[in-house]
Amino acid sequence: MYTRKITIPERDTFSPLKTFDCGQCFRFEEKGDFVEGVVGHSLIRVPAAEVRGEIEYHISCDTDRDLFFDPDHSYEEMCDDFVRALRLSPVLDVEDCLKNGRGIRILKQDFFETLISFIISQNNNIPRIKKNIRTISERFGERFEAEGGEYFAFPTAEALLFAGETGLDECRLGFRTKYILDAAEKVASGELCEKELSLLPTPLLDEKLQSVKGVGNKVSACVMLFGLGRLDTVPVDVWMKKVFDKYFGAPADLGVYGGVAQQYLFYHERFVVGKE
DNA sequence: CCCCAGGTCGTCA
DNA sequence: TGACGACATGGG
Repeated sequence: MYTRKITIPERDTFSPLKTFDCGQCFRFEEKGDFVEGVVGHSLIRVPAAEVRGEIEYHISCDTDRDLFFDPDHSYEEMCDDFVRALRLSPVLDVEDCLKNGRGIRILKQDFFETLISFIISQNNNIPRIKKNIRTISERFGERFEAEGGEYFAFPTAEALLFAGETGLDECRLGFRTKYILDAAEKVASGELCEKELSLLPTPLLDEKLQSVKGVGNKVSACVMLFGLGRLDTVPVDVWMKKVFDKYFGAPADLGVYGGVAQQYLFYHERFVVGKE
């Protein structure tokens, strides 16, 4: 394993546990004092403890994956921005929400993997989403070895197309198989190209993503936020509907870092308030 | 066994 | 536009 260090803005805290367990990614697990998962063709292992100033991580190949951790954004500064929107709520305990969410970062994940993962997430539960993703990776992704074990990269669009309806059905994806194939076709053909998409203004990007069968408002927003770094995008799922209803009475404008605010609110409601 | 899951689609007012 | 059931599967 190679060890890498990234310096994050000095006010920031990084909490691996919150970051990897707040619903934005599906391939990371706690392993003792570490959190580990596959990113691209490498295994990444992060000490689970909260840190400030510097993120240290271990990676199985000599590839730069620093950007995965979004090191250039100051999350504390973004909080300073969206806290104004949060204070508009007459009932939300804003300080508590910020405290609970502190340390979350939005991971810059692979575009195609994010697209397929969130298509799989629809009308599905987290344990099964993870299992589905693990299955297609093991069956159709490239195998590599690290730390004496075998791991699998997320499959390419071409690999999923080659697997076809038959291969995907064997992964028990249910009605999502046809959606995945449509997404894979559009990516493989170049109709959906990350480089081109990244140049589009958000509304056009949204429209383009929703041209994929099985991609609606929510999945599109997740892809924009987690896969394309659009931090202004707010995925609204059942939990966020509840948050808006309960704390604001109506969908609220969370500002240019609304996506980050959404993660804080989601985490707060799902894992803090939800467990009371 | 039953209910439901970080939704979306097709259909019908 | 907006409401409503269907959708594949299996976790709890």
